[in-house]
Amino acid sequence: MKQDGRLARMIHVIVHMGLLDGRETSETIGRMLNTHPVVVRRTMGMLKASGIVGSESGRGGGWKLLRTLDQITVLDVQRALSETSLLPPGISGDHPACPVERATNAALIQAFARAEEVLSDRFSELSLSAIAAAALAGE
Amino acid sequence: MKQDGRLARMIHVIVHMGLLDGRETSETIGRMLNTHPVVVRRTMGMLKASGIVGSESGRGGGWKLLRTLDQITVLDVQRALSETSLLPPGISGDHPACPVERATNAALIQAFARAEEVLSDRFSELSLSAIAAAALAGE
DNA sequence: TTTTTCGCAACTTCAATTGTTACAAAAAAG
DNA sequence: CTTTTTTGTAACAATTGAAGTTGCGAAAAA
Repeated sequence: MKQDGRLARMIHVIVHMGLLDGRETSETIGRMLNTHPVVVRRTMGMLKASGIVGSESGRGGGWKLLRTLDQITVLDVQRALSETSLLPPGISGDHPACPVERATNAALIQAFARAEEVLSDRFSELSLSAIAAAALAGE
Repeated sequence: MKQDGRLARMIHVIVHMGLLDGRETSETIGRMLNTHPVVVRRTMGMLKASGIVGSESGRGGGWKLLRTLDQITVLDVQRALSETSLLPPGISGDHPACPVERATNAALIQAFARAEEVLSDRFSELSLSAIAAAALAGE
């Protein structure tokens, strides 16, 4: 499948919006991401459902942050974009009753769950204001 | 993209072969995994290139383990199947010069690298004999 | 009423694994 | 030497999920 770049793209957008502190239209954001405005609406819609951004129709409308950057973590954005596991272990379901398959899947699931915990912990302590600061510092 | 189930499938196969300690044809393994023999050859070929299994053509041929289960780790199998990163961070490349995009990508890459380290460490200490033992214990 | 903008449905495109067909090569059996 | 079994490989269709695109409706301001 094509790689999922939504997390990186949405963080990029939110940090820009936080730094500019203004409204942006899907058209403007689309140019920022080199993509189609409809893709922007589709993805930003998920952030809206999680209360990270709001939108307004009509002239003068667009997207607006509902929180400041230090009130948004990478984990917030990630959760808004995906209901499923962050790291799918890629288990097999060829013979559900086979004890070897079961033990294999269990071992993989457990290993991925540990790694996911590390990733989630890091994401939860990484605020978008920290990324904004790093960008301004020119790292 | 479609989910990659090769790691789980190959571990499944190797554990079975280690427990039976015999040769298996692609046909037999294909039935074990509910898949086509050509898919088996394709994937097992990667394990062969890494020296985990060997193969012989012709009548009476097939696939054979070149190491015992306690000499094969999940990491060995994973590395045999993929040259690329275990956990691709899904960065964006829309505006390579934008400092916000760069800071975002850097933060994600670092976070995923930490998680990958945890996963690799676990995989390196998880031998296929441990999975075999768990399967026999009926967990 | 016109213009701007989000919202949404219905495609096409794209990348990666999986599945399938066909055929060559090797090795044992007869 | 021919037949049978089995790997090896090339080529292509099927599948899955994200990304891109088109078209139209709804809302809100000018």
